[in-house]
Amino acid sequence: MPENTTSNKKGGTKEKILKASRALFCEYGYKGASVRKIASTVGIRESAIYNHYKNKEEIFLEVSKEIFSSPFSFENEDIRELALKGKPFLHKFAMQYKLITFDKSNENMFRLLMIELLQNKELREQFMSEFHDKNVKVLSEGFFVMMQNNLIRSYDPMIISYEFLSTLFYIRLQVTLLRFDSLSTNSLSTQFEKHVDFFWESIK
Amino acid sequence: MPENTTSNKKGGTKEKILKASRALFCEYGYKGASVRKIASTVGIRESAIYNHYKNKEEIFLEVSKEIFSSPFSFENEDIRELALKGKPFLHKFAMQYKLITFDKSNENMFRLLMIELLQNKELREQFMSEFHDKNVKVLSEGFFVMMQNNLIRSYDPMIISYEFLSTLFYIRLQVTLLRFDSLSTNSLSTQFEKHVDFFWESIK
DNA sequence: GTCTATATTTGGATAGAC
DNA sequence: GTCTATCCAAATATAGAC
Repeated sequence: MPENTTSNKKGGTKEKILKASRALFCEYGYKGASVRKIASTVGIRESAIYNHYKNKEEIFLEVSKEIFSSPFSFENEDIRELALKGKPFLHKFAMQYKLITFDKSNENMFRLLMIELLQNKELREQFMSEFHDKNVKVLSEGFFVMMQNNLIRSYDPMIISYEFLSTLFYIRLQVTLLRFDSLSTNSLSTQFEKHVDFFWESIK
Repeated sequence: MPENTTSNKKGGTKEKILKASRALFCEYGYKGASVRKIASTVGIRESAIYNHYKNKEEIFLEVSKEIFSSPFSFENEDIRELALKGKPFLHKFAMQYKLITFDKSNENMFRLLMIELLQNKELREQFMSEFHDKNVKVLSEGFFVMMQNNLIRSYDPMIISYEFLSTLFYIRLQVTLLRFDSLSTNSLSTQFEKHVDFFWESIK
């Protein structure tokens, strides 16, 4: 069902609308980004928007889909394998988290998530499942393996995972806030590594 | 300079406006809470609002002042005294944090803070200084004392503080999100205590 | 101090010519 | 597909009668 000949191509108007919307939503949130602004950013009239999207909501849904599509490639790997090595498992996880934190595209989506977190129930639920539950699950598996192999002290894997994850999230939030104001993140640049070091000393 | 005879009293219209505004701002944020809604909640016309406040912004400023006025009574106490006992210091800190997390008034203000965090630069700065720097400072002092007295292993006090604080914040955020949707926080009710237990085992 | 009336702006959305 | 024109609703804010 081709809506129009260029809708999926780079130069297509639909693509331009999406791009402009993404930028504006990530900066001002849903309410703050008006159809007016989107249209003027693209360089077309508001009415032209509606040839490509039913309404503002539909644009937002397409943009917000990207929030949880970050390629956190951990599940593809063999968790068990890496967990047997102990610290490298934590390091790998933290470095992927760091990568996403500083990746411009993921950073924007994280902003949007934070802006809408308390205004959008669906995003809240996705936040809980995708940002929390999913990560706790992966980490728990790793910690469980480490315990089985006496690499770390015995403790509830869920608790350890919660502890490990919460700090990663907090660093990410701080980085995002600083970068939003174009402030330096120098003091936080090695925080992920420091976290891994401290944490490993804590549990080994 | 009495603006009017009842402005500061409970039954005063100004007080009613403030109360309604507080509730609406904490639920819908600055943009989402309209002067219309505030007026209708109070039971007066919009124009009457302007007899008490210059504009919407002024109301918001008065409400948002309360965000960082939570009576975190730690500074009044002798940190050194408590830190010498080790774990009780952490426990006390975490329990105060928990109290604030579950306190209805503080919960509302925290909501507002989260909603506006990425839309209001001043709140972002205050968040960094009041929610982060200030707490890291208090904790660092405590950890430093503990190290001096060989109660815990030697490590950068700032790092330890960061680690300890980040989890508290994360729990608070989760609790706030769950309660926003009227969901049960049972699974998190003892998370603060678990955090203290885990953490103390980590550093002692 | 509150009300009615009104000004003004902004935002989402549609109809119909081109 | 885009434009002009237009509509409608919502929101902030002011003026002036009571």
